[in-house]
Amino acid sequence: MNILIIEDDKELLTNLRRSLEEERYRVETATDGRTGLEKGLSELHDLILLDIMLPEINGLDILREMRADGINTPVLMLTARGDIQDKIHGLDLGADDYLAKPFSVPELLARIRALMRRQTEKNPLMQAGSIVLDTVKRLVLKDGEPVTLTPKEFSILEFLFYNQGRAVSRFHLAEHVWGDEFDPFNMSNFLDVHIKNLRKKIQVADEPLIIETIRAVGYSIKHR
Amino acid sequence: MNILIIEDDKELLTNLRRSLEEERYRVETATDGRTGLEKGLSELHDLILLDIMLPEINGLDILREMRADGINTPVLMLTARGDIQDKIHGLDLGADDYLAKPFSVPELLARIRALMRRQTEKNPLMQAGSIVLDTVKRLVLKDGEPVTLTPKEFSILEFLFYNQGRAVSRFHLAEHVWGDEFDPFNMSNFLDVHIKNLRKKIQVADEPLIIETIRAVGYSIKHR
DNA sequence: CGGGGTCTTCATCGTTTCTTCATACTTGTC
DNA sequence: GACAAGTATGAAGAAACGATGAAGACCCCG
Repeated sequence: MNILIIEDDKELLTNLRRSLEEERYRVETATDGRTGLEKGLSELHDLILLDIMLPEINGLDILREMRADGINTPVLMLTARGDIQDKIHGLDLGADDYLAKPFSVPELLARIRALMRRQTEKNPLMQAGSIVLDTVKRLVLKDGEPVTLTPKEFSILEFLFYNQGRAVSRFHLAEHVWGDEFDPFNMSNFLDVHIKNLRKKIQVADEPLIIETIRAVGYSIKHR
Repeated sequence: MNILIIEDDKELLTNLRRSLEEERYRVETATDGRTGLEKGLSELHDLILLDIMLPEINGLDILREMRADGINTPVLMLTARGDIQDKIHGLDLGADDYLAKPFSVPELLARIRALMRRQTEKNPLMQAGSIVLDTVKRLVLKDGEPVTLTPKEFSILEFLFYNQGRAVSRFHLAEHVWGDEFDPFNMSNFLDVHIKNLRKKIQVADEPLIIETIRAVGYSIKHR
């Protein structure tokens, strides 16, 4: 799980990073609006913590830009206490929740978990070609017929779908599917093998490849 | 349990969502009458929280439209204090209960539980294959013949039925059945044993499996 | 205190699933 | 067109997972 924190208070930032890393989230940071927006637009995150008062570009504008760019990553806004107007405005722009400063770390962690949960339950159907994936039923359909996937296969496909339209690096993919057990120094080709087996199960012969190979990067499922 | 909240006060909305999600309800929201009505008509919910004063279409009209459309989902109206006329009018139109603002969260939760209870008592039968479960009589029938389940077995089966169609994780299942006593670090296989015994009692030999195993996740009862 | 039913623990088994490895194929580069 | 790096493939042993039967712990009732 990757979290991007955009926050200019360096002390708070360090604390957040520490707490989140302890919970085994991977954390990326930006301390001003410009780099924050850049990182938000260019990389894959599972959640963005966004301060509103920021140098260069403020949080609300960052949010607007990102949503306009089709980035649907959940955003948790951090607001100064009592900026009710900001809260409302932020929710209108597509923020998913807000948290008033000062807040406690357990509270933040609870919110993060709630957002993640909501995210996977909100939009349980994903589709490409004649393949449909239902995250809630944990079911994959090929032309309407159920296909039996193993847990790893399902998890890989789910993550590719979750990032549909983007190239997902082998590193990110492996990290997501294997979590703690992921060993970046293991040079075996277990991922390729799973992709092979997945394709064998879900590919319809005369349709374009569902899981495309992006050489030297990873894999990708295109929008259709 | 899906709850749809139609409420234009964004702050209240966020609070409600949070409280309900903490209680493990799944929440959907709308902040104006038009989208509220759309969601109410198009999707299945187990309960609708409906504000009366709303932009575009007011709550009473939404209720009227939905009932006219044959949607019988229970509706809990949220009224400004003292709008007695609204209350009466709402109940005439088929609302199931009302709650005057401002209200406390525990009060709301109590009302929700009451409505849900009333609802399952109205229609207490759940079915899969030749198994019928009656939540009120606490009775399970197999081909019309009563089957004797132990309390734990009943509770497991009930929860699986309650989430019929979804993959229920072993974790959620255990958490629900054992409540506080549930120890996530207990690595014994008591759950598997109960499932085995349950299957032995309810499975009809030549029918498809009623309780399916979702490897690495948990169990599931499919709709039939 | 005893006895029935119920719940949990344990050891073991059979499958499914995962990983590894050897080898073959693709793609881009010089 | 040859080379290297990256990716695909089939097969096989290893590991993980869930299913099972049986035994002991527990609990409530009289």
